[in-house]
Amino acid sequence: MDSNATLTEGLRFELQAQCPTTGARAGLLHTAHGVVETPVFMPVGTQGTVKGLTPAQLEQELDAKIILSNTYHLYLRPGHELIRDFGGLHEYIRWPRAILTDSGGFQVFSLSKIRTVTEQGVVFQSHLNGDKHLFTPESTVDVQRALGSDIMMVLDECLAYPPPPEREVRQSMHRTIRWASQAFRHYRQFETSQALFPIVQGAMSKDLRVECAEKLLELQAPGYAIGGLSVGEPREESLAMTEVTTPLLPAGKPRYVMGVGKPEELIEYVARGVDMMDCVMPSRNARNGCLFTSEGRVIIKNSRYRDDRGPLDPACSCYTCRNFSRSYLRHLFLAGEILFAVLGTLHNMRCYLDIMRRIRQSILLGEFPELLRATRTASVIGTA
RNA sequence: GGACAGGUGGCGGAGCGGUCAAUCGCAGCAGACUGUAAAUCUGCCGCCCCUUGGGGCUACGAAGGUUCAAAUCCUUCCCUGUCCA
Repeated sequence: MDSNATLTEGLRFELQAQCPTTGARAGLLHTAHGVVETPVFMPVGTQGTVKGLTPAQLEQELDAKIILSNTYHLYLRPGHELIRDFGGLHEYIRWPRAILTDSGGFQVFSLSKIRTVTEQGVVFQSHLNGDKHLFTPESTVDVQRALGSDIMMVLDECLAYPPPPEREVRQSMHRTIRWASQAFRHYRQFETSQALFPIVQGAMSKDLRVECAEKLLELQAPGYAIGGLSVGEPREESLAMTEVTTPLLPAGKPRYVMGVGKPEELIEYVARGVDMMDCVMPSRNARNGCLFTSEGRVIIKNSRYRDDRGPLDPACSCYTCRNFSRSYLRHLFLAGEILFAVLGTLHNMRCYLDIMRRIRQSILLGEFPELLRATRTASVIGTA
């Protein structure tokens, strides 16, 4: 059991099973805040909350083992030092399980109109009040150390799609690599149980992805992420970039594809050797009235649900599906009631987590290829 | 009975001679959302056709009138609100 385990800076990844015909694997990620069963989907709680859900719901109703938070947002508000003074993010937001913090690298991309990338780092104008802030590879580690997340991410540059000319992609990728080395050099000075993951970039170029991954291997990181995907590219591209990268990453370390995906896509990443994923889709879409079910997407505002007495998803056993009609959910959404966000998010998140649980079970039982095949068939037929 | 103010598309409410099938908001209908500046955003929203772009019809309380042209100006009528008797 321990033969596959790797102890790195407080994070230990235990490989439990591997699919013989695909890259899929099941494992246990031991963190300072509990064990995370992989492959795992991590709910996104950017501002120290998964929008619409209480920690109790996340823990008891959904049994999420790890959530995401965001360095940039928490740094700006309420401030990482304040959170540190409250005993760290886990204590501040009262979430006893594991937390992964994104570095703000994604904000380099999504807030591109109010930032400037330099070799030193990124100068951001606060989206809240326009104040200028400098993020460096070192400072984002420091902020994340103050937050006390279990897994920290290095500052990276996430390029838009379609990507700029190859020369610029290469330049950006090398900057991401340099930033990662700087972040690790800084990080290794401290004794900490917090892990730090570098991020493979390289836009939609297989060669650059390979080059980036190989360079980052030198860091001997406790885990590796693949970033810069799901920025608007066709799905085959995202999967191709993943496929070319995961075989290069250490088998004994967790692999995390950042920001994916749709319900039917999750298994595709797992099939390519991915252990961790996160996406705003289940939570954001829920708030916007798009609910994922075993029968495809339900856009709850559609008039066809006005008289629908049935549950949102007959195949789901979440609180929402156990108790409420589609008609009532539609009413709540149209009325702009807060409860809709709660019930919708609860369901969508349950949908995602159940998908991951089924995937994990199938790997452990050696039935992953069958599940993969069935999922592909269903998503071709279904509307999902 | 008198004096004002009004009557515009499902509702509210702009427009006050042509560029008006008519700004805008709401409601309605549909779509999007992928490391969250998102409880957000987009499209459609009189009727009928070809369906890119257009073409036709009916419409701004009612009926007349002025004008090349009227939701917009004039006359009468109907209705609503406020105030005075």
